[in-house]
Amino acid sequence: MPATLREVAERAGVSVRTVSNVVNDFPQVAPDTRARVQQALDDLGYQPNAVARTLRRGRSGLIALVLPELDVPYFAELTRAVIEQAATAGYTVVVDQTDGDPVREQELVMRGNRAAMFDGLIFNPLALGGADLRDRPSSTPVVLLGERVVQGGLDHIMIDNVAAAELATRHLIDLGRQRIAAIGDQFDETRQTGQLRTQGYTAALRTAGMELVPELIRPTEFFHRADGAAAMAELLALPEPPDAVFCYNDLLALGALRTCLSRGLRVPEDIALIGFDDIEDGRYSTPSLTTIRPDKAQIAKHAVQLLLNRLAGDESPPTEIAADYDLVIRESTR
Amino acid sequence: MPATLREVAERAGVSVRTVSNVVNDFPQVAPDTRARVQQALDDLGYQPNAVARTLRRGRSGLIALVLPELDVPYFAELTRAVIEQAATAGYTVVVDQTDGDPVREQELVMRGNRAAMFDGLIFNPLALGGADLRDRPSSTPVVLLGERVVQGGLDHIMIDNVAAAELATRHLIDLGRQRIAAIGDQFDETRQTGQLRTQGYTAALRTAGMELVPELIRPTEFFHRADGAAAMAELLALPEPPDAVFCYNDLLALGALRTCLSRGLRVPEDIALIGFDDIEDGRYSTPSLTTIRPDKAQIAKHAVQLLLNRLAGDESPPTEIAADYDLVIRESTR
DNA sequence: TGTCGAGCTTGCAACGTTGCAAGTGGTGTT
DNA sequence: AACACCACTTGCAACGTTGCAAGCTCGACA
Repeated sequence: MPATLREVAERAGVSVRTVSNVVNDFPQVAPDTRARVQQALDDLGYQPNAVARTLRRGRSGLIALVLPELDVPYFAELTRAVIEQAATAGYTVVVDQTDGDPVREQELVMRGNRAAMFDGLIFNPLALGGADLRDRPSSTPVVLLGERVVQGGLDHIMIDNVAAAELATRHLIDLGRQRIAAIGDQFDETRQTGQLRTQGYTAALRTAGMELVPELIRPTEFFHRADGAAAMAELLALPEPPDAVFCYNDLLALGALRTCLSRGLRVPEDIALIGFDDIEDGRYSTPSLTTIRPDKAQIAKHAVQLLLNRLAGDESPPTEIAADYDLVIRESTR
Repeated sequence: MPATLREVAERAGVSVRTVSNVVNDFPQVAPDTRARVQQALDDLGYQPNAVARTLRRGRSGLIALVLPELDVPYFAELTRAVIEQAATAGYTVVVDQTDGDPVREQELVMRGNRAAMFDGLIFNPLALGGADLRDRPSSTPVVLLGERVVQGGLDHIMIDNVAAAELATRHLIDLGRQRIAAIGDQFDETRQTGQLRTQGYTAALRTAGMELVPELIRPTEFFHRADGAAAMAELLALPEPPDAVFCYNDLLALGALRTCLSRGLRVPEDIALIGFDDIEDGRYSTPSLTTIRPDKAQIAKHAVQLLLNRLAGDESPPTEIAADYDLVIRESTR
């Protein structure tokens, strides 16, 4: 049972308020009183009760990062960046995972019951859209991450997916590839990422005057290795298989790579592969993976900064910030 | 500004207490009162204040999972398992990352100021040892994960590292390999994992009557891909390079694999590799990775169960539970 | 008509902390 | 000796909620 201020006060023979003054390092405390109280604090091993303090102060020093999947390397790496950013501002980050389940997303983000423990929220939604998010009952500030288009109303950090996808595709075109496939298209309107990247892919082909072949655009349910492996197998089963593939993230690319190699295809000689996200795995695969690298540190920095501004009372209209990205050329297209 | 019970009570023309009764679904409320209060709740979009509730009830429904590194796939996968387990018991898990930094570990685990927000803690320490942990001022129950040996005093879930490492090494011996190396030894006494696995490795060689070659045991600072890649390069530079390597985790193995393949070595023909942890990456590498698979679901289940027991008032002496593991043979040793 | 109890509602206090403003005692000044 | 002022200390209330036990109203029953 942890000691309370009252117990410390009794032991030191002072008022509760004075103990609080010592704990909070108020200057107006006589040196010997301070020493006596400090002694009592140490004797009892006093630790402030964070819950009571939060209730009283209205601030917990905790911000929540809510992500679809922690075991997707991109999110794990992004998490690291956010934690580092928040730490410099004295905030602790706690992370939670939704699996893109709308119910869980609702519960974590919308309902104050859990969220209210935190001063702010950085949220990468999969299922929840703008309409859902607009009228949250809670007043906890939120910063959104990711591609899901939210029509105004909230701060939002993303990268220009269409342009980035176009860049990736153009890279394959510049290699001289003729049949360029895409893995990761998505029909479900709640999953915007796939659609935006398909737009970029399409735009690049069109600009290059290349024909759009529908069966070369493979949808996948998720963005996991298994999806990439399966989609690649379908592509290789076509009468005319592709000689390059733009995978909408690195996991898809790693799955696709596995399929190619296990069939004896050479990458990049027979088939070039490019991914998206620049996760560490892609730097150590053989061949290593060409990819689009979003500036995760920048995303984290903006997200935390924006949130802190809101916490500090910034009432300016919601911003939409586009983070940088670049093309990293490695062995899989070299 | 979220509505409070008081505001709802005024609007509905009832007492604060009655509103609380409605919110908490107490049966003793007249139907029309309930309806009137419910209307007011809806009108104002009332959400209970989690902090006040926690202060009053003494329970937050939150448990914290404190891990060294979230972007290490093993931990990310373990996290998923813990979240799933806790969810079935109605608890929400929040995760934090220490980087194995003793200061951060202290702060998160020992000092009540942050920890006190949570009902319990599941903690995988790197730096903190038994002595540090024994006399925590906080009364929040803790369950420990991982290899770091803690001399009694706290519940602890681990796997038998020595036996598991011996199993891995024996597998390589059974393949008929003659020069078996090890990557991941650690001198630092706060990093027990490496030492335990070296013990198992040594025991297996000794049992098989094989000679112990010191330069085949490579220490690494961390257990990351880069460490594995570097250590492998050193091994290959030896006058007599190994024909098999036991890497103390899958990341090391993936790094080692990368080095081997980039030098044109065939795996497993020229050199066999085995890892540890069974992370997803190892299932999609080429060749896929033979590994020791700890039963993560079991670890998570025990950890959450033990913690919930403590929360329910279980006062029995601390347990040490050994989770299961098995050998998964894939292409890298086939 | 008075009493009882069921059914429903409420006030008070407390969880542990801190903001506010007032309080205490002692010292220095005139 | 009276007063002002300073340095320090304190009591009260409040943050929003819920446990406890008491309170109220009303109908039923004798």
